[in-house]
Amino acid sequence: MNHDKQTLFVKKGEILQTRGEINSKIYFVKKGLLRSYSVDDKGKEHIFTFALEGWSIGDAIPPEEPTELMIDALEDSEVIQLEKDIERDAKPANFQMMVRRMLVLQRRVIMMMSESAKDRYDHFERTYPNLMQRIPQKMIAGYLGITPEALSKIRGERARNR
Amino acid sequence: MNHDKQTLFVKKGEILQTRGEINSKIYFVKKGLLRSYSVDDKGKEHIFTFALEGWSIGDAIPPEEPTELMIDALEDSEVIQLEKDIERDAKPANFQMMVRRMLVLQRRVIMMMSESAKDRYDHFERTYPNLMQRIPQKMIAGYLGITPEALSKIRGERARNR
DNA sequence: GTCCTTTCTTAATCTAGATTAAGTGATGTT
DNA sequence: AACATCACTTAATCTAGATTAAGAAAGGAC
Repeated sequence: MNHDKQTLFVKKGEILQTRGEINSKIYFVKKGLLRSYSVDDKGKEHIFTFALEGWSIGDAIPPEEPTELMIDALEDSEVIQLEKDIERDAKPANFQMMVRRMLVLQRRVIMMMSESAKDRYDHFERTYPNLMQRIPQKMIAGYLGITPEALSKIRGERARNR
Repeated sequence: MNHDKQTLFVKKGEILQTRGEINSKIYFVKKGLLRSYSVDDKGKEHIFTFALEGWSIGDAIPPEEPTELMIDALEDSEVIQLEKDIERDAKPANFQMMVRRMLVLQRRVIMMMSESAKDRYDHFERTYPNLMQRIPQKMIAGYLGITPEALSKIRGERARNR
C-alpha cells in the first residue's frame, strides 16, 4: 500500500468526494476552507462540518466502504491528502485530534436536540466568529439545520433589537 | 497515577456522573444498560447515547475539565471503570472503537438534520431493534429529540396502518 | 391486596420554522 | 452594456411537532 502524503490544490467549488464512491482519503487543510455535507431526497444540503486551516476533514466510514458524505472546497484551497489508515495509526497526536472532533460532535448533537434556531445561531457565531465573514449565509443555515429564509428572519429580528 | 481497572455494580437509576463534576472515568458495560444525557433549562432530558453490553460510555470532555453530560443506569448493570487516558492510549483496538463511535455520531447528526420524527423513529427501530423492548418510550423520545406525546402519536398512526 | 407514582395515550390548541412566492441587489459572463 | 445567475430579504400561508390537559394503564412500595 502507498502511504505517500500528497498536496493538492483545489479550486473553489471543486468536489473532492462524492457520496457513494470509495474514498480512503482524508484531507488536512493547509490553506482555505472545505466542507462535508449530505444531500437529502429534496435536494437540500445538510452541512456536517467545515474545515479551516489546521483542521482535517473526511468521512468516518471505513476506507473500503462507500462514502456517505460529499466534500468540496468553499474557497481555493491547499490540502494534504492522507490515507485514513495512516490517520488512524495509533499515535497520540492522532488520538488527540480524534478526541477533539468527538467533543465537537457531542456538543453538536446536544445543541441540535435542545436549542432553538436562534440559540443555535448565537452559538455558531460565538464558536466560529471568523467563519461568519467567509461563508455565504445559506451555508450557515445548512449547518444549523434551518432554511436560509428562517436564518434571514432571525438576523432581521436581531438587527432590529439593537 | 492509578491505572487500575475496577468493576462496579450499579443499580437501576443510579447516577455515575453528574454534569459539572470532574470525572476522568469512562465505563465499559459488561452487563446491563447505561445512558448519557443532558438536561436543558426546562428540565427536559436529551439522551446522547445508550450503551449496551460490550459498548463503553463516557464524556468526550478532557479528563481534567468539568463534564457536560449526566450518566446513569437504566438497568442493574455491571461496568468496568477505566481512566480516560488509558482508553486514549494509542492502541489500535481503542482506535477502532473510537472510529466506530465517530461513525455513529456522524449518522446521528445527519439524521437529526434531514429526517422527520417518524423517519427517525423507523431508523431507530432498525438500528436498535433490541433496545425497543428494554427502555421506556419516553427515553426513545428523548433520544430522537421529540416529546413522548409526539412519539405516542407516531406509534398510534403506525399501528392503525397495518 | 391498596395506594401512589410513573408511563403512555388521546385530543385541543399553539407556534417555530417550512414552504411558496416575489422582489432586490450583487457578481459574473459574453 | 446587457443578461443571467446567485445570494439575500420580506411576507403570506401552512404544518409538524410542542404544549397543555386529562384520563387510562402499569408498576412499585408498603
